[in-house]
Amino acid sequence: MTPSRAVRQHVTEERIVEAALALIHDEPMGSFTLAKLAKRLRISAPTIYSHVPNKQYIIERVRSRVVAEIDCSAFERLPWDEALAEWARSYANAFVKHPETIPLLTTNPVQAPELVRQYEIIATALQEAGWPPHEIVAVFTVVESFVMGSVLDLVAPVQMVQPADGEEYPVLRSLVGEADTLRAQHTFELGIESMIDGLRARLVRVAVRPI
Amino acid sequence: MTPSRAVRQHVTEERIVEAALALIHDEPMGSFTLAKLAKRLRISAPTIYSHVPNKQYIIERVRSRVVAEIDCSAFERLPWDEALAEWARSYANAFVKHPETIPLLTTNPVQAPELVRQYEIIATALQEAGWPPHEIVAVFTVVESFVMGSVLDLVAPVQMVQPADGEEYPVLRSLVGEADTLRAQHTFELGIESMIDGLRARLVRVAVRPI
DNA sequence: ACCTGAACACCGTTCAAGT
DNA sequence: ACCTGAACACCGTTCAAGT
Repeated sequence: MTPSRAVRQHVTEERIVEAALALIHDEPMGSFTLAKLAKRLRISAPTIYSHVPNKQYIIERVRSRVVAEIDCSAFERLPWDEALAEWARSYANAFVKHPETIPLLTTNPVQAPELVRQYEIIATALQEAGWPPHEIVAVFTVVESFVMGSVLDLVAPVQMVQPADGEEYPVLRSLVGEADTLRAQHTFELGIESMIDGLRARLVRVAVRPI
Repeated sequence: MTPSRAVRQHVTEERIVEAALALIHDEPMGSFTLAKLAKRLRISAPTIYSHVPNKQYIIERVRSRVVAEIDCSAFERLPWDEALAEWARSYANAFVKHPETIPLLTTNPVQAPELVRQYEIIATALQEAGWPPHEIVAVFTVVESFVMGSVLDLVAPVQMVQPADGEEYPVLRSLVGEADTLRAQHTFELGIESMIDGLRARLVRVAVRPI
């Protein structure tokens, strides 16, 4: 569709957000700058302001893009517990695919309407599963919290369990293997399975008779 | 000990970190500045650099203060599951007491040696409880992830489940009560109980014979 | 209508100069 | 040794001026 030779295209909000996502992805964490964004778009920094109100707005649009990748269709075809686990995996995956956005996203308040739309679907499914109304928001909130915390942990340049000293923390030292992504994924799985398992047990205790 | 009249005291790293904690607490989120810190200490901004290498270092020391409040003594007197829940509560509480520090802490990598010291204690307790070695780090990591995610959620100026439109999201709308701290605390409790419950069930399946 | 350069008020940080 | 003012390279943002 676009000619192979680079042609100066119209600058639009769309293209700004796209370039922002690319820039955040390329550059090291926390160095997302309007000056760099402008250079990438081949315009001057002030020009950005003729298409977009400010930097916060751009960040919010980037967040929307990431959140839009979260898939909650599992609730249409699976029981609530399996669907919740699938949703959690999709949620984590969306952020892990854009790890550089996470610091930005935790600093700025969340307001993505895409997510609220999903809450409605999930709430309905949980209600139909027999969860008492006053616990429904709590149930998907705790799953979401675990996902966000895991994502933070996943992208953190942690090294936290690698003390330099030879003698200290013998137990810990003997347990820590390679801190690769595979281990992180295994940890996430252990967590989400346990949490859903606990929730399943709770529902048995607190369930209102299913409709 | 100190005279009641304000006497210009020696500027030390200690006092800088203390002032930083106070400043972060007073000022709105994300406006922690060396200029403001200097003014509060009644010195010029460059003077800070004769006591401390840079801003990151100050932030790291502030984090250490917060982390130092986390109490893992429960492992000395309670079974692993109850102790893990107590630790999680103490962990969350330390950060909730300084909510303004959370954005700073998630942006910067974690390197608090205070926490690693606790990992060693926890790992030992989990080992004695019969957890297989290759799952021990995962177990306290998932709890930690849930805590961090919850804390983010707790301090976020969320409003996320309050759509303006009158007709949209009927189920969700009917479930959302007042978004007060009490509800957040209840949510955290539901989460930590469920997670620990799931972990307890898992241990039954995977336990090596206890020593 | 869209874009620009110059300018503003701020950052964190360096450094020569003062005591 | 400790502290300072001036300066540097950067921010995000505004605005009058150009096309």
